[in-house]
Amino acid sequence: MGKNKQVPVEEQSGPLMADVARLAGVAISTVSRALANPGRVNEKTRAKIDAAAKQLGYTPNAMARSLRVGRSNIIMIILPGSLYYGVSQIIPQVLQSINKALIQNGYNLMIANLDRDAESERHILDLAFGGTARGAIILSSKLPEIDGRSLANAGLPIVSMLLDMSDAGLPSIVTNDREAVRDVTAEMIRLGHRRFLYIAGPEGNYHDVERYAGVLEALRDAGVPESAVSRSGGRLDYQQGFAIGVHAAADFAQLADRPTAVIATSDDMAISFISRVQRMGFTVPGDLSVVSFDGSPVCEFSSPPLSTIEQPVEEMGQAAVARLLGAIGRSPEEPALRTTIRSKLILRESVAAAKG
Amino acid sequence: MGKNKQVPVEEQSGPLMADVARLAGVAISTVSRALANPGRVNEKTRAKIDAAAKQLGYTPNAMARSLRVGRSNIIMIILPGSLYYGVSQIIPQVLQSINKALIQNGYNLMIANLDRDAESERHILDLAFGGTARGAIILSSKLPEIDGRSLANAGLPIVSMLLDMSDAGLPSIVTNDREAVRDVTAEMIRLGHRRFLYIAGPEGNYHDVERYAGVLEALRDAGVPESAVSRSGGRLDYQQGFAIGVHAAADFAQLADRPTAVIATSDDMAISFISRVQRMGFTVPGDLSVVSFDGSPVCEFSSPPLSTIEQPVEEMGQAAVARLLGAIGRSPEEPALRTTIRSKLILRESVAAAKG
DNA sequence: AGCCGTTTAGCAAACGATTGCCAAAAATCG
DNA sequence: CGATTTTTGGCAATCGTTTGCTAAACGGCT
Repeated sequence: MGKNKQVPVEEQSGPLMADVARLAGVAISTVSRALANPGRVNEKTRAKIDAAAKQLGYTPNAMARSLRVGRSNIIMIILPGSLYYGVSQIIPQVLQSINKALIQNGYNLMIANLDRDAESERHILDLAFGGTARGAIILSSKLPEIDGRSLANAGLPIVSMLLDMSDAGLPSIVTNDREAVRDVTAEMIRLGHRRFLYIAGPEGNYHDVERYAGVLEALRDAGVPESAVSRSGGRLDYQQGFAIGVHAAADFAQLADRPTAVIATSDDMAISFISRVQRMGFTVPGDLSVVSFDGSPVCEFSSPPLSTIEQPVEEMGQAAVARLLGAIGRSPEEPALRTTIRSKLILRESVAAAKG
Repeated sequence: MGKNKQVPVEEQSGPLMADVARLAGVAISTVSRALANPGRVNEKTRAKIDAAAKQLGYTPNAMARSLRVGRSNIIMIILPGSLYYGVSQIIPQVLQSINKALIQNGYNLMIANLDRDAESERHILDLAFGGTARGAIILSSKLPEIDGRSLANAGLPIVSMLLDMSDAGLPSIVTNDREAVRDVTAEMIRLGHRRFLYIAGPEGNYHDVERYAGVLEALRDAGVPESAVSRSGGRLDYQQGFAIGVHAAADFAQLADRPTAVIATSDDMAISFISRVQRMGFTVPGDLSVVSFDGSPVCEFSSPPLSTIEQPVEEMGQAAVARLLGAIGRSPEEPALRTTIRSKLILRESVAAAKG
């Protein structure tokens, strides 16, 4: 019925809510209500509206909606600028699981990269203060701040992943790194190992501090002196994980009283380390046992298959989203500020009993 | 009854353009002009406005702007749902380079995952038709379409990465897979290899078709019969890259006349394959040479160090962005519809001359 | 018929910016 | 100093949706 004199030459923008209303023969406000709040409208008209919308291929304009209601449905994830290999390995999985969880709840995921430069921080803050982002998940990094603006007071819910920032009042999803390292170290002690090499990430890095503390705890618990462990690395960024392993191998060769057990803080360090020491003539696990961090799939197929502490990324992603949406959904009833997800030790052939 | 004055829980709306105008003592339209078009306004007032904006910590509302001007500054990248390990390895780098290039041009990157389910496709199309996305980069996947809507007619500029869709009229950024495989196969023939094993990805997959064609071309060029190459794999998705390699190793063991050269279509296949055949007692490159695809950093440290064809992801990302922004900014002055980036063969110890 | 509870129409004001317009003010120049 | 150019100030419309409001339409029920 009704002649539509409006010739939609403007392919620029698709059908509007008004078009749907016209086709369905209802008021525009009814359409809006039907779409947003199906309960408040008669089933019959709702069906009519749905049909009209589908027929026109109507898609509501997300920005108009966000502008009106004052909040977007975009969550941003802040990735550390330097994607060190270890994290790099798990990033796709993290993104995948976070994105999936978000979409199921009607949110979208936007990427923000936290490079070292001011421009990058400014960009993230623009996203936050400019109303584009509704919340943020920050992966293993500190909060960006510049020009007197800080992400902390952008009024956005924020969740920290991997890095424990609960001290700063930020909900944090972390793994039990320290405990995991302590356990695996204890296991190695049980296997007779008494001299250790610890291959570190960047000096002062949170993960590194935690993990090394785990080693020390295990030693203390077993009455082994702290001097039993040598450290290598700490000068380079995780980004150069392979390079760290190479260096560590050189360090290892220099040691007078050679360790029989090696704890690496990422899989890539362990892999390049093993590759190099094998070339020097050492055998794994004959001469030395190796365990590392991250749980990269490739570990199963290195030679020898590498023991590793798997980060439960999928679970962490889901936990982060759940936490964030909780904060958005206005539950000021904070559960625990810190959520710990247990990582899983996967023992493979790279670890064996100490000789003699 | 009466006014139900729900307490507007901390209305987080920051300073507005009007506030800046008031503080700077100018009109709101002048502020807008100063920020968008610094040339059209007096240097002195511009400075005054900038100062006021900075003092207030003003950040323009991106959605209001986008709504008004009719286009957003969000680019979405559509990732294949099943992140097979090979692509998974390079995804962080892809995202990194694309995001960087986008930000430099004032755009933002949003992630969209193309899972197998209808919900995921619908979601992507909502982004496109709902005006959220201004353009799309699609990674190694076909265009999503459902409910009579297709990404193709969302009116968005689209660039395809890795997958050649220039036939469908889509600007595509691809690598010269075929040529690269042909060259490396030819090299192996030169080294005396005459029996090949090709470890395939999913049957019918674009990359796989191209790469296998490259093998055949090299054989033909050298006058070696096609029967010289056995195929393994093709049943599993890339996602199970390691599993494919494991299977391939089993297949290899069964072959009567064993190949001396192996071409794997991803690094992970090659790695698990090597791991398994070594366990069976074969040596690499003594008994067989292996080359693979992707250029994962880990290849350098596998045993033996693995020859691989490196995908120039950084370059591809930049090219994709350049192409997309070209399409957004300019008229349809299409350069070449297909841009080919050369991949780079990295020869390591896993390849050697054939015995005898 | 009358009453009452649901639904809906129609209107209008937001949300925060951009932009065209015209007149007013200021700066420039001869 | 008058004429001309440049720069601003207001004003108002616009982007597409949400949402509160009133009044009207509708139906079921007694």
